Amino acid sequence: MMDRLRKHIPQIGRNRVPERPAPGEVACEDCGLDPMCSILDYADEQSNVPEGVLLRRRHVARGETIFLKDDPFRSVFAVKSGSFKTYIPKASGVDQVVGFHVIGELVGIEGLSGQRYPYTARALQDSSVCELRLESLSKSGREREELQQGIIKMLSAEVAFNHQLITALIHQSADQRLAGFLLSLTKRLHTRGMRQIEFQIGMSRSDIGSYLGLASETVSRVLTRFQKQGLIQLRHKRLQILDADGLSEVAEH
Amino acid sequence: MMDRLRKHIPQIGRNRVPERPAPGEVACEDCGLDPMCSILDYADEQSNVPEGVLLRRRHVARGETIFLKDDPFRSVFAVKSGSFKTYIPKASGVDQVVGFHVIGELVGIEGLSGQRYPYTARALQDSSVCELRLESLSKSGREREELQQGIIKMLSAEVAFNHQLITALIHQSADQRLAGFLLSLTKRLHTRGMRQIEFQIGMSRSDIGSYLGLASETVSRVLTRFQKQGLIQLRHKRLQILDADGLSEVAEH
DNA sequence: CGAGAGGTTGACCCGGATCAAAATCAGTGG
DNA sequence: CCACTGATTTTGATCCGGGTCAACCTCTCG
Repeated sequence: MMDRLRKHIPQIGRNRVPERPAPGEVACEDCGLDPMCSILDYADEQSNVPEGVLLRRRHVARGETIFLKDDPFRSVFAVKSGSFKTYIPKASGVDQVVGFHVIGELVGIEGLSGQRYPYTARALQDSSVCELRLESLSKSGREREELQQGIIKMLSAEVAFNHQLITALIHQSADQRLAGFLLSLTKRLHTRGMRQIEFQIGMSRSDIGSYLGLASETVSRVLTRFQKQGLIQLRHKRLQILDADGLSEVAEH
Repeated sequence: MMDRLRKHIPQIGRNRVPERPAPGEVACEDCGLDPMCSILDYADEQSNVPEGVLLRRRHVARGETIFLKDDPFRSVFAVKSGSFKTYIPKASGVDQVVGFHVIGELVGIEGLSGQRYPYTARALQDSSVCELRLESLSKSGREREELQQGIIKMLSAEVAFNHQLITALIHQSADQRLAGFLLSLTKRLHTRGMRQIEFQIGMSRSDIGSYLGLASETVSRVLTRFQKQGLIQLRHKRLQILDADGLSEVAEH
């Protein structure tokens, strides 16, 4: 497989992607931006898409932001390696985490509706991203239409995901939420081609709590209990799912 | 103003819309489907859009459904009059309400992602809808592109709305949720051109509870307390906001 | 007018928030 | 490499919002 973005960014050719992705990095065909990349790839052959629309593999250091809440919308990002949290900064101290984005997932599509990003995106660990500059796309043509098609797919997937999240948050206990959260994380990593049993969770207990609507103390308590029950292994920030079926059991009922 | 849908449905011409919308019905230019209608209108002048794409003002009796969960996706609907609830039927008895749709709002866009509707839509009162048959649209062309643009706008607005809903549900008390819910309802009705102070809420206490993640008893208690505090007037299913500022106060803090 | 669904009100109880303190971790500079 | 420091995590104790159960009331509609 070849990196579909390479040709669009001749100036960083020295970073060209090997046949296999670097360890810890998502392969292009497992990446959420791939449908778009394919289209642009095709488009490029027709010389209809300007260079520089896609910027590949920008490195983002842990703690760095790729955009702030209310920044004017420019691009959608795909997480190539590492992970991000998106959150709404609150004057009252504690930020509201609205999402976690792992390898292969997209950040920032929500900025499409208004002109601005509705949240800040910050790297939870040293990461890298691909950037799709939607603003500089050609204004019409077949490839644009296909891109729109792709965006619609992504957006409606997002809507479906949020619906599930809402019903989960409303009716589930702390145990259920956390079990579901862990399963969702591993499942998402798995569909992106990450097959390791053990992986880094970059987020803090309070991040998870904010996201799931729980106090950080509760997150801590439940996680240690899960560990005692032999469902997970948790050392420092390394998490390992020991008994996925057991977790499903907890999440279901 | 003229009804933009009329010309597409000559066979129901006897139902033609008067200059002013019927009482209790949203005006076309206040309707969520209007951006799409305008485009199709324009397209029609160029004779590019097939007849029968838009079906105007189908009547839906109270309790009737316009589609069921897992039905194959065909159309997006706009509520012309009345209101709908969307919900996921649960084998365990109590359905999960995922949304309320009042005059001028859209129902069913979420079906775009998969091939199927992710929920059932049922009329809370005697209502009428416009139907946009997305499946039978022409496969390419300028008007299709503009339609996609419109869909993207609607979807990302939906995403933004859900984000807000999520953070609300997570961090807010029963009082806050209900105050916010009432304000949101009136605000939405207002932007659709409904300026009456008093209006019908077709939904039951348990519907509201399901939607907001509260027991129906709690909904009842809080609403009667709001009434005692002079914030609202509530007789049977007629609701009147007496003190919007007071409600905002409750919702904020 | 009667029956059944939906709404109100009261009593009780539990999950998880909150407050507090100890323990552990992650940087930082010497 | 280690000690120091602030941040994060863990653990314990207490408290309260809202869920649950139950009885009663009130509409709605056949």
